[in-house]
Amino acid sequence: MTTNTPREQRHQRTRDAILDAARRILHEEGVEGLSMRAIAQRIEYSPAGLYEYFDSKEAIIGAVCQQGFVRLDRQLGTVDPALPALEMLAASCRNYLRFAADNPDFYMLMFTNAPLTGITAVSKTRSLEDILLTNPSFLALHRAVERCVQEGIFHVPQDSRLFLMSMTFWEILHGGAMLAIANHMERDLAQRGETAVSVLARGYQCKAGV
Amino acid sequence: MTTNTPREQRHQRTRDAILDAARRILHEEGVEGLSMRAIAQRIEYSPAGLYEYFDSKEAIIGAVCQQGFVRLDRQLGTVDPALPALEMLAASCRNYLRFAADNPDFYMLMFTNAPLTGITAVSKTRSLEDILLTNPSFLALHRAVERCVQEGIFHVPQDSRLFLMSMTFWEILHGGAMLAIANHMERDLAQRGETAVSVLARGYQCKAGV
DNA sequence: TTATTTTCTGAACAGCGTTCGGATTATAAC
DNA sequence: GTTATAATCCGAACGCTGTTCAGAAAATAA
Repeated sequence: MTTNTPREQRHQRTRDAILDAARRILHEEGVEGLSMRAIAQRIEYSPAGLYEYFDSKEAIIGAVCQQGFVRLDRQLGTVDPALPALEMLAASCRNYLRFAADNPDFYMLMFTNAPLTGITAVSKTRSLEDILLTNPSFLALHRAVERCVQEGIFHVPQDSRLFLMSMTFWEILHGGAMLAIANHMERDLAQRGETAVSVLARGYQCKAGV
Repeated sequence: MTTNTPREQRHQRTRDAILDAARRILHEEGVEGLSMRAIAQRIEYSPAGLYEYFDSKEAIIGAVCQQGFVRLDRQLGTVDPALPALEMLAASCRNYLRFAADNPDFYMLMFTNAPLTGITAVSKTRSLEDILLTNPSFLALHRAVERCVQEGIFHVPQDSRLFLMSMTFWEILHGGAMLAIANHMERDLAQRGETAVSVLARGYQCKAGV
């Protein structure tokens, strides 16, 4: 896979250093401070030198976001699969919101700068469903919902299906995260998310109205 | 209120022309094309001339966003208050998502660029709740939820309250809108939002689980 | 040792938001 | 009507941005 000649190793190491510097700047100075010159300075390069490793600033941001989704995925992966389905879903949602609250600028960048196609291979013809179902972060959430359906805890509404159900959970998590970050209210995020998700879950548990 | 001396009238007219130009650029060229020089060119001014009317580009964007919320509010205000509470809520949500789908760049700017405090008077000490309850766009949604509670259609969960309930609706709407816009899937927005909101509403109708 | 490829830099370009001095214009005072 | 004052508006510049390019330096290959 990763080629092994010394030259290519060094090349990869420099690439990683660039991404690492970008991530640190994002964390320490926010997205406004994330400039090519700032990245170059951190790794003691000339700004022009970065273009040997990335085509553009956008490409660097894209790579940073890609790593961000891997990181988010890892955090979602820490939930115990032995938990009851509903609690596993709740725990996944909690972890999701914790990631957003802990990395607000990172999260914001991941979801505003580039379409999610950047996560996987860039392909404009694929549907959102195809794209998301190959996004590990979304998959973790998706599988938790799937378990709830398989165990008969959730009912699939007549005009819906499993994928759309997972989407609703993601939508409410994402909406809460974005609103909280935009208003610098990351502190309340976990608590509010808890109740929002529980209400949504209850909506899927009830078969009919009332 | 609005003063009337010819000078002040002209001043206000130029201000409006600037905001109008900014809005048109946003719509035609997206946020990347929204530069001071571009605005100045549209109203046949020098870039420096804009600073007689606004302190900064950020101030212009702030004013554009403020007008955006008024516009969103108007769209939410078109729902018939004679409708049954639940249908009124659904109609409000539909209108909200239609606004987002019709003005994606506008919507994105409104919710990412500045904290919502920009909507009303800027005040960092106010809580999110205070801020939102003076935001007409949010209030329209809030009142629809309020009606559902008052008419006994919605039950207030034990650990929640009216404001938080409205928030959950806004979160799921906002999350859906942002995800759709970021992935250029505005087309599916209305349909997906419909089901998401109905599930959430069902969650509030059911008192206990199952 | 020589030829070739990769890596890195300094200087520059066009664009950005913004500032400033001064010219132009409109209002106010006499 | 003339003068003083205030409101506008512009050209030029500053420091910043992402990016390009010719060429120097270094690493690899022959």
